[in-house]
Formats: sequence, structure tokens, C-alpha cells
Amino acid sequence: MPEDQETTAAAGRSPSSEVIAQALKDRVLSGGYAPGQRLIEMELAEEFGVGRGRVREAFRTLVGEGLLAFVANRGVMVRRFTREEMLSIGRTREVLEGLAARLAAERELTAEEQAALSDCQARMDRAVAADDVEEFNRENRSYHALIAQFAGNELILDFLDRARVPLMRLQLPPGAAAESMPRSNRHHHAITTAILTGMPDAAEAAMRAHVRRGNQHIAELPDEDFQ
Amino acid sequence: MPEDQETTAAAGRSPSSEVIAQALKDRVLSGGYAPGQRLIEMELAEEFGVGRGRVREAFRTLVGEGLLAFVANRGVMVRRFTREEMLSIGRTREVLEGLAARLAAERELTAEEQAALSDCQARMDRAVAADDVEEFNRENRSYHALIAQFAGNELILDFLDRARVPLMRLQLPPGAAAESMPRSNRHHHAITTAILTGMPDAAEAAMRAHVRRGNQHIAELPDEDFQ
DNA sequence: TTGGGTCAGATTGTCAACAATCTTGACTCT
DNA sequence: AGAGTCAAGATTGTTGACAATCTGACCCAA
Repeated sequence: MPEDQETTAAAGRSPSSEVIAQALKDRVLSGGYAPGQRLIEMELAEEFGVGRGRVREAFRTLVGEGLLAFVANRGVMVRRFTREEMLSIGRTREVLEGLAARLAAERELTAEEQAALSDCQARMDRAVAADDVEEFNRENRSYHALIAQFAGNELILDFLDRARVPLMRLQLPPGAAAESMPRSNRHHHAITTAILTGMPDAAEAAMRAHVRRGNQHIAELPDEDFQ
Repeated sequence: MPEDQETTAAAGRSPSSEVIAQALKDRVLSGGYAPGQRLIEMELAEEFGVGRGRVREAFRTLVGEGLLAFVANRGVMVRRFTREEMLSIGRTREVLEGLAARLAAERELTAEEQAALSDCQARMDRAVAADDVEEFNRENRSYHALIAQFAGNELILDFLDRARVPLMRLQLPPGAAAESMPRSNRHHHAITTAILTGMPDAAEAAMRAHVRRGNQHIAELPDEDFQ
């Protein structure tokens, strides 16, 4: 991967441990690394053009954040989840996304924020009309990220990042398969309306129901999807 | 602190980075280190009898877990929270504790688990009757820990650990001051009953109300408590 | 006094070398 | 063939030494 080399190593001279941690985090969250994949200190040290110590420290940060798993004398690997764990995590995601929706509805959103939410909703509507699953998934991700951001609560953002890790493994946001796309978008409409009209209870309830429906989707996946 | 030296350094030969991280974590959570206090690599390296690298890696883990704050070229310090941050975190804690109560109520608790919960409740009752704030605080902590454990969801345990960090700073669980002790315990009774009788909705609602009331307490603290 | 400059000590940042451990594959013996 | 053994290579664990940076005290001039 030579172009990757250029973007990461050649850019700023000698990236700090934090920069490396962020780069690795992005790769894990975007699915660049597969779950269970082992990360080799030396390889990454060479790729980033630094000593092994810096890579080790980046590893430790990500272990603390729960993205990587550490085994003594074997190094780190991208954390892997069983179906039960994913369902547990999904349950947690349910209340956190619900809280984010509530907080967004409680806040006085700025005109720009309201527009951003409406625009995102409109793009999802178009994607559903065009039956474009890819586009819908993209916008769906933005939609949830937007709401979490509007909540204005740093910890929720952190926690949701972590709670979304296992979803990457399934490539697509749960419940966004072709058949469930229209239903998912109906949920979105209920949430969008509740937030824009300032109804916290309704926003939280709608979001929780929405996420719960997605988790149900995970429960129904065949065993093969979990190795 | 010479006796501390003995308990940590002299015990097992050369503690690993993880052991050091755990030891530091305990000190932060138990108030052994004050918020804002700077931790010096060399000091700790000598105390534990290891090189600086191991201490640095322990630091990085704790930064990832949100216990320590890192500043480039200045090292780490025990993380300090503003009142706003504490309220944001409290809000998150509200839904997480609520979910834990719900999951505990949804599960079929074993006889032992039911007894443990009842016993804890009884001890709190006695503490209230005896007007023993110290004892009530201790049992209150056990009570919440017990419920989180009964939820059987690893991630909630992790998240709640993190969300409870800023409370340590205030020495006592919020809402457990002498005057609010009876009210706090009335809440506990509602929660205990809902869990033992298998009423998830009631358990979650009661727990959320309980935690929210505690957060209100934080909002009313004088500015001096936040430095 | 006050503002700024500068220097020494303290502390963190970084690496490369060596030690310890694990993994792999070939080899042997039954 | 199968199981056990061993050695070589790969990878992680650890440290000490040196470089870079920050902090605070001191000094001097306006």
C-alpha cells in the first residue's frame, strides 16, 4: 500500500504517538483492519517512520479505549466480538443514542444545525426513493453522528464511538439492508421531527426503538457472520 | 509514603505495565492522587522498580481510559472536571445506571443474587436508622456496583466505571449527604422492589430518577468544590 | 517596580540495542 | 503416521543513554 505510506508517513515529519493512535483508530473504525487481526509493532514503526516505542504507546492508548485487545508477549490485535457481546453492546448503544436524541431535542439548535439535519434527512429520502442502499448507509452514518454531535456531550461521543466498533465488522449499519431501508427511514422521520420540534421524550423513545430494531437484525444473522 | 513503597514495589518482582496501570488507577479512584496532580515518570519508575518506559505505557492506558489527561512535553495529570463536564457525565450515568437496573430486572436473578441485593438494602436501612452517613455511602456504592454486575453486560460495567470517576473527586456519592439520605434510600427501595419483582420499566425509571436527583445535588454545590 | 531575557535544572521524547518469549518447521524416534 | 524435541527466526519486553522541551529563578535595564 504505497499511497497509504505517502499520506501517513511522508506528510508531517515524524508523527507523534497521538497521531499514530488516531490513524490506527481510523483504520479500525473504518474496517481497514479486520477483527482479530494482529498488529505488528515493527511494521507500523517502519510505515510511520518512527521507533517501536511510539507505536507501543499508541497501542496502549487504544487498548485503554477498548479498540484493541492486548495479550502478554503476543502484542495487540483488533478486538473481536461474539454475537452475545454485540447484542450487549447494542443494548448499550440503544440508551446512549436515545440520550443523544433527547439532548439534541432539549437544546436550542442553531439554524445551521437544523438545516444540516433536514438536509441529511432529505438525502436519505432521496436514497430510499432511488433504492440506493450504499448512499443510504453513508447518510445514515452521518445522521447518527450529527445527532450525537448536537447533543453536546463529549462522553456520549466517546462511548458511542466505542459502541459502534463491532458494527464495522458487519460492513453496514444494522437494519439498513435493502428490505428494511424504508422502515428505517420512517423511524428517522419520527426522530427528526421530534428533535426539530423540541420533544425530548419523543426523540429518545423513537431513537431507542429505532436502534432496538437494528439490534434485532443482528440477532437474526447467521452464525457464519461471526466466524 | 514508605509503607506504600512496600506494598507496591517489594511484592512481586518487577510489576508489568498492566499491574502498574491498575495500581495507579486504584490510587486515582480512591483519592490517593488529587485531581490536577501531575504524575512524574521517574518518581513512579523508581517506586515500582522499573524503567520509565513501563510507566509511560501505563500512563497511556489510563489516558485511553479517561482517568489521566495528557499534555505534550508536560506529561500526564489526574484528570480534572468542570461542573459542566460533571453534569454531562452525570446525564450519561443516568441512562447507563437505568439500563443496568432494567437488565437486572429482566434477568432471572439467582437466589444468591437476590439475597445479596436484599442484604445490601437491609444494611442501608440500618445505616439510615442509625444516621450513619459513612456506612450508608459505602453500602450505596456496593448497591450500585451490585446492580451493574447483575446486568451481565461487560460494556456497561466499563462505561459506568468511567462515568463514576468524577464522583470520586467529591469523596461521597452525590445525593448521599446527611439530609438527603432518607430520600435516597426511599429511591433504593423502589429500585430494589422493581428488580426483585421483575419489572424492567419500573426499575429503569426509578433508577434514572434516582441518579437524576443526585446530579441535581452536584448542580447546587458551591463553586469552591470545583476549584 | 516591571518587563523581558537567559540560563540551569527538571522532565519528557526518542531510539537503538539487547533480553525474553513465542512460533514454526524440521527432525527423530517409536 | 504420530508424537515429542529442538533449534532458528520472528516478535515482544525492557532498559539506559542522549536529545528536546519546559519551568522557574535570577539578573538587568527601562
